[in-house]
Amino acid sequence: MPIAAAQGPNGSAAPVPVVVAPQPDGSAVMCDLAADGTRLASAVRLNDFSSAIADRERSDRVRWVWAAADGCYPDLLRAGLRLARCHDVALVEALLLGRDGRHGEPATLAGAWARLRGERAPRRAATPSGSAQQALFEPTEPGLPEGAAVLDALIAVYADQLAKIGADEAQARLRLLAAAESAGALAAAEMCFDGLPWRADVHDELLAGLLGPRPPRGSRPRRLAELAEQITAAFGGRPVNPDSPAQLVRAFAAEGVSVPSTRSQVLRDVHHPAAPLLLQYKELARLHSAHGWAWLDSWVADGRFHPEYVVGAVVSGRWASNGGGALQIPRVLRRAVVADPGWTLVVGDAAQLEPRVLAALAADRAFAEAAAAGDLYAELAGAFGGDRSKAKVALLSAMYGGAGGEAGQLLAVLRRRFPDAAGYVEAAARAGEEGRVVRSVLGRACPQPSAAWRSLTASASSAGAGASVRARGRFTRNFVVQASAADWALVLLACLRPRLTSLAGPDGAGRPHLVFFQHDEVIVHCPDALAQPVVAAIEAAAQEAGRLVFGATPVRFPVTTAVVSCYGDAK
DNA sequence: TTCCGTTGCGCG
DNA sequence: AAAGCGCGCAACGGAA
Repeated sequence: MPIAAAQGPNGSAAPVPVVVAPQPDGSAVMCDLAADGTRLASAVRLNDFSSAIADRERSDRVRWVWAAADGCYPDLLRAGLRLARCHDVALVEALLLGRDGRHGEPATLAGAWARLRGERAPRRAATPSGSAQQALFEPTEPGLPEGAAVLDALIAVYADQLAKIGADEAQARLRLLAAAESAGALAAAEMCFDGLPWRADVHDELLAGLLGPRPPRGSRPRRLAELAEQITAAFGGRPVNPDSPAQLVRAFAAEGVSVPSTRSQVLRDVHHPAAPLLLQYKELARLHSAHGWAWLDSWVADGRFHPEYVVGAVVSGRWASNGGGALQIPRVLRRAVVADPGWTLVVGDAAQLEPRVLAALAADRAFAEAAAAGDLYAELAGAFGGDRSKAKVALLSAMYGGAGGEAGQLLAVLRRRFPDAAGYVEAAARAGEEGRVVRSVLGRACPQPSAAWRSLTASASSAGAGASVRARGRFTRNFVVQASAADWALVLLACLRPRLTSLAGPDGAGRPHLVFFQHDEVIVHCPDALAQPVVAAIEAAAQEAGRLVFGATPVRFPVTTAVVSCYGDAK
């Protein structure tokens, strides 16, 4: 079966794999490979890493095979390059290790090279934080040969990875996953480089409006100080630090109010004059500490927020972020995300992604037909007495393993009306409870249970065994859905990148930038005139992703798009 | 002083 | 009776 990811648009020839390694002196060694990863020519050495890559990228359809995009690509971006595709040895190695139940072993090129030769993988070299890049350009990465000989390791490991993928029972999907994960690494580096448009002045005004003017470093903003005083007064003048849960619990106890914790959820039901004040305080204090002026100082420069996305850091295949909390931007701050003059933001959000993914995964006919519509929950409402919200609760409970409140009854309805969908997640839960692993649709494996879990659950009588078994079941139940949704989103990203590139001017001028990706949501920053083509590109990429990941299915994956100048205006 | 586990809350 | 999934970050407070 031809693999779509290995085949260009219009049936053009598959890209040529070219293995490349930057050298400490700024030069590069590279070598053309055959489709099966074997050496096609002898290695060449080129004086300048980025110009060597640029020349080749211009003249050929290349898949760059390298140790890791997060090491190589930022330099190339700074040099003004954009690459179409790569094979990220480290990310693919992590996928393959996970598939073999070996999560946690070093997934670096050096680790893979050592395993290939039956040696112990070198422990990851201790590097200063965030300097994967530095490590790569160290003259001698531990465990790797120096100079052009590093290509031997790269070529051998790449060929081995291709062989492992080819030997998998679901090789086409695994190959797609490897390509999408690698494309994700390119997208992540580009997003970090380009940055999310961020108006520091708008952010500052917003903070000042809620907290009072910017205070000296280290002291409480006016509004928080006022609330803290009022809280102290509400506790009869006994000084209490509202940031300290322990002090608050004691202060409530002294007033004869027993609280298990100081969570907002708990405080909402506490009848004491301090409770509503604390709720206000907590909300504002959180904004101040997590996304206040200090955040603005560290993360926003030149009108851009430059987060670092970490591909492959989450077991489900979702991205993580490192510094700046890129994936936890509070809704109120979306006001500060404003397009440049003459540019616009296209915000695309995959509607009800996870239940749709479940529908496609389970191939539940009745469910899948409902998922052919725009509002899945509304479509399912009929099965739940016409109540859309009940349909939603039932679905979320099925996917998360919740069974509280009325969820139990709603699950029973779900099981009766959509037996295959319910059966799919329940089979995943059972697998987890039995200590087995599950996989996403494209073959990303969940981690095996820990040794501690195994020994705890080995005897049903030991305390906590039942709870641990059920927790593992909820994890695997959710994993199959969340990880498959992540597969879909990653493929969407991989399909969207080339479409956006093709909208750029001849010299790359006015190129639409992907500037944000959050699980099921993308933001593209583009010139005003390109807004509609970008909308079309996102929708087309979503449909392409659905087809590539799930094949023939009636399930649709609609993306809600909004063309706005301010992120706060989307939705 | 630094380190680390816990608490709590933001996002999906 | 309490409880669903996955993350990152900041502050606290005890331990080293």
